[in-house]
Amino acid sequence: MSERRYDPREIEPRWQAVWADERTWEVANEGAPAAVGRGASGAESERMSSYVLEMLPYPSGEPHIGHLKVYSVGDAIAHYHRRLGRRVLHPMGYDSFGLPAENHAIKTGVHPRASTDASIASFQRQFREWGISIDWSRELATHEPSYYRWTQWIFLQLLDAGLAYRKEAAVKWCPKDQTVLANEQVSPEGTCERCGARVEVRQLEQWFLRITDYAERLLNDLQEIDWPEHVKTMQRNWIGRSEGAEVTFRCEELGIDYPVFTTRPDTLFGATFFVMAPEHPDVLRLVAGTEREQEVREYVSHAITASGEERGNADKPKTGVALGRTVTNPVNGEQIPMYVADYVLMEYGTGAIMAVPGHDERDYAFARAFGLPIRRVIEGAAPQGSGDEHGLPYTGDGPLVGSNPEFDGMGNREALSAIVRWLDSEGKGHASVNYRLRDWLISRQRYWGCPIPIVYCEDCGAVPVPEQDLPVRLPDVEDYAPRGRSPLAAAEEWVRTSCPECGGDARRETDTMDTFVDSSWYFLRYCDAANDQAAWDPAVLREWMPVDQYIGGVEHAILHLMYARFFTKALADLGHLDAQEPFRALFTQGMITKDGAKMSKSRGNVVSPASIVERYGADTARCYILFIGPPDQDADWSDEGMEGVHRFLSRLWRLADEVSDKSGEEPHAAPPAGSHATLPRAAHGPPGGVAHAPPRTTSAFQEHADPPSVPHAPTGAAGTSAADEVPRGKRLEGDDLKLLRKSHWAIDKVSGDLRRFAFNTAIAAVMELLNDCSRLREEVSVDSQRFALATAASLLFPFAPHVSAEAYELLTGARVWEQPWPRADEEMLERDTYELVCQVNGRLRDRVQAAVDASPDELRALCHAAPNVRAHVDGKEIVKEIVVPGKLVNLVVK
RNA sequence: GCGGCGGUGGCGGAAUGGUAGACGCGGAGGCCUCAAAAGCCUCUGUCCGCAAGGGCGUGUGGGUUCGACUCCCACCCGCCGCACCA
Repeated sequence: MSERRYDPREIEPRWQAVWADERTWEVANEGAPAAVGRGASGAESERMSSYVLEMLPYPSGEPHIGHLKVYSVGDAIAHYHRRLGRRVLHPMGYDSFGLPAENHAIKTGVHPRASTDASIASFQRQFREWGISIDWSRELATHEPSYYRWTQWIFLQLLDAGLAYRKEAAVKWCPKDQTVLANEQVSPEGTCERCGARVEVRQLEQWFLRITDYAERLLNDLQEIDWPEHVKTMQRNWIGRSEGAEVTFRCEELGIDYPVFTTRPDTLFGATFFVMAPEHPDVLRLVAGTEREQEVREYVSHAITASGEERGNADKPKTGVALGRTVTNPVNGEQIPMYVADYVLMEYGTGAIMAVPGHDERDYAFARAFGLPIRRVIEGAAPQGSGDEHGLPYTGDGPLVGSNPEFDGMGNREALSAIVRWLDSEGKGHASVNYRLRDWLISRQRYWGCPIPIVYCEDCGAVPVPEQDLPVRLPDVEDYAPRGRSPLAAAEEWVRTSCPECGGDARRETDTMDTFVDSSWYFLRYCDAANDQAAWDPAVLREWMPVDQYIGGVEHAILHLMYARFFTKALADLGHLDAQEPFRALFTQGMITKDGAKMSKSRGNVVSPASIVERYGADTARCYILFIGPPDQDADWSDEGMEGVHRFLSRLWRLADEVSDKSGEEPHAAPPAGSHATLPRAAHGPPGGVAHAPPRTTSAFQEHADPPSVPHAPTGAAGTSAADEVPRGKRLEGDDLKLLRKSHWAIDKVSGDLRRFAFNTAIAAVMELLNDCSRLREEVSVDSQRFALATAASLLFPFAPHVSAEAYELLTGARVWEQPWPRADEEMLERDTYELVCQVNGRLRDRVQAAVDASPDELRALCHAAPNVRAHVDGKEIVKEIVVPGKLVNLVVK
């Protein structure tokens, strides 16, 4: 017995050095797919290139366990695709602008660039130690001028296309971070998503991107992509498309038309009042000089400043103030009173609504509070316990009543279209669609971000920085703390510039961009990362885009994924790429928890990847994180579970070591390092696919790829039982065959599991194979063992690359990553006999061996003959017999 | 409230409508050893039984089916997202 032990600390760096020295995972653009040896074989490799991408990390401190998980998942996929014969683009970068580095700078005075670079170095080191197969030649960081130069270029492209604009707006302002927030960065409770401070409202000039122009396409194209349904649903909800009508209500006294959006034009006859949002610009104008002015003013200022917590809660009592004016209901000429109330939002629709208390819960509550009339215009009653004695408010369908002879009696859905048609013909309204999605506010009053390439000139206004002057470099400043304006404003020398148009004095924009802008296009840059003439060459993008498999956390289901889709569509419209969608398929991985809770420093339950890798090796850490459970679900970390995986990898190594000893070969030398001679792509096995490369010194192994002769099914199968079916003297060969079959079973199982991201069951299958190797190692030939173990190593390579490469080399002398993915031999998957399940009344009563080709009659007879079946059937009447060949026989008795 | 996901041994989890609990952890017993570590072997849902075998078991209650963790209906619980969006 060998005294050598599995030592990841020795094995892992050695293979990492090979991959680094030989630049194994680099792919060139414009590669010749013909260089791939195998490939045409199998439906899976019809696409010759593949772009596998995990969401880029935000480099802060050290990588955490979540990073280990995403990159373990992504790397498994990347390896699998490669071994199917595809050229795989698998790059890495850093989303390196952002608030945490800046906040750290405010606290410590350390330049964000310094802390960010330090963190990036730590990420780089650990990714290498994990053995992730990254094409390092394409590495990027969004804070580097060579990257953000093009972020600025994209901004100018959008500006040019009218997709970026500047406007003064009531914006969400975080008083603690001293910056504007996007709507998406405000929690439902009205607090800053990042720091938790209560968000305020301010009026500021801000840059917006017109994502709402793309609402319809962002919604429709979700159908085209292979994303988890729940992510698509979240995006659909976020876009929030509503069909309805825009209807004009006229204030006769002032001669102003007020359009409103409604999804229920069928209830127009039930409108008994009209409500405007406090932010509506006309509210104060409507009451100016009237006795209502004071009261309205107070209400409006209160509503606007108190927005966060007090507003937004549907359960709180409705408040509002009458404006003392009326508008005309266009369908019946009725004068209805106008109100201002905070339950109406300025950002949605037109900032004003028609109120139909009989058929809308919110309007009903308001009408009740203010003693306004409630009118029924649709027949039907609210569900038990939710309405008043008249069954109102009723929000369901039904025939129209009390509306107009023309529409009364008509089903409300039908009436809806009829009324819209009528409005349209009268010029009082038209069909309309509204979205919940808002334009994307990208201005941030912060230092550590991409400068917005705009200068302000007294004469020319906002002028884009000419393309040849990009990048607008981020200057160094002394003080990072925002004081109500961007820290950049203090860099006076940088701010002062000349106007590109007139040459006069001008000042630079001092806001920086939301970091989501940086990460909305990085996947494009990877394709052509070294290009210093353009953001990318569209021809190169055609080769790689869209990303075939994107992998990341669900927390980005809305923002990042929506913005990236928007950028892709906008840039495609501008002719810079062909793809309409950036990510063909998406996989969202679940969180790793510890003791059922999210890992956090304050809880003190953080498991650090570095310490695990140090102790057990990267293979164990990666393999365990994939074995722990379905990767799209949350999973709880357990140190004991990891020990189990470590034992498994040790056993693989030990058995491989043992077998390589047994075959009497000279000990294998460490793999040659430093040779750039062969690229792995060129070294793929012969077409047609022998499962593994021949070993260096013996050819017996190769013969096993063709299975040894399969014993015949015993004659008279119907009558045989397990004991006598194995031919005499074939015992040994039987075990060899069993192990070979198990190997092919594992190939089939792991291949299928990889396609569906079921890494946990894939690893379990390799464990089963290895258990058989271990159990049968005294009974089978060395060649059989070697084949089975090499298969195990080959299948495990995507999850535990170092030990798999090591074991494979010990066994075969070849490099596992240069081998095509093994293919299961159909014949080896088929068996001559199987265990027939015998049921009586659907309950398992016995199992007997049956020949695969036994007829239903034979199977029935087998089942009847089974002793325990007889015991349950005797003396009873057989009502029915179900025979499922290959599975079972079920006898139904009475 | 709306939408989505989930509920299976002591634990993590397996199961194209066809043997529930693969694989791993934990536990029990044994082998090896002077002893230990490591490794190896056997058992391990639960109840009855010496055993053979049987009863009960996938959140709850119904249903479809020869047969349901799986499909349908109605609930309960947990998690996630959205939420005064007219």
